[in-house]
Amino acid sequence: MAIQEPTFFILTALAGAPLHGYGVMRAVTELSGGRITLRAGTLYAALDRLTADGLLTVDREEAVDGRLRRYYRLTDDGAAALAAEVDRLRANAALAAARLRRPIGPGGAAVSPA
Amino acid sequence: MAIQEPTFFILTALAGAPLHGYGVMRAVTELSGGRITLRAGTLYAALDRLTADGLLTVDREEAVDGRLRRYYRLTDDGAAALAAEVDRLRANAALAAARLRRPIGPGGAAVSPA
DNA sequence: CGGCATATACCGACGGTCGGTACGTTGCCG
DNA sequence: CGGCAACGTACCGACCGTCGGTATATGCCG
Repeated sequence: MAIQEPTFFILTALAGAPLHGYGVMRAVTELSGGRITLRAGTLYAALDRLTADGLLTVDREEAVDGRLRRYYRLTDDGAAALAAEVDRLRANAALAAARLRRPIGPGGAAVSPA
Repeated sequence: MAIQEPTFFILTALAGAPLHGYGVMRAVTELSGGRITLRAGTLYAALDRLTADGLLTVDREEAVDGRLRRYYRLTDDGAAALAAEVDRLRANAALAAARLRRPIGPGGAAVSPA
């Protein structure tokens, strides 16, 4: 299935620069205009999953006063996946917009069932 | 959570004209260029759910040789929801595209964690 | 010292999709 | 004429990503 919005925003946040988990969380909140607030459970589960999928990789780890900061970075595969997702979003948006504007639009065959 | 792709395509298919379940299934396959094939389980569950949510309504029912055809139609709420979804897709696509093009792009504050 | 921000991590619950199956009719092909 | 695909609706268990909450630890501020 196509990636979902929280995952999409995580990739988008990391497309700017490597960030650690908590930084991703704040970046996503900011990028989405406050619309999306990543839960800790969603965040770290997604980070692990995307890393396992090869879309992310651990850039480096910093220790600041006993607090670990694990920085994640987008891999080439991750950047490609995000670019593909952008294309998909645009195509879907254009498709729906056309159909909203002009009922029984292109793809007429799809509209005459029998 | 934002609606997912299968649900999005069901709304898009119905934005053109009222269709019955099976017609929606074929329209979605066609609209997506064969990329998405709705499962029967997904289709009818989504149809019921969207109807319960007020985004769809039953337009009419036809009986063709003992085969029932239940036509669904987009409500005003459904059309509005789809239009909102289009805006969201476009905004997200633009956001990610900008960040892919120009690392450490706008929203700099989100990028300097500490 | 209590509470909040930082920071990572695990957990059960929930909901949408997947994959399969069921059941009935019609039409094509072997 | 027998089987198989297409049509058409409907239900089921399984899976997976997200949600919401909790745990743990440190530093800063009131």
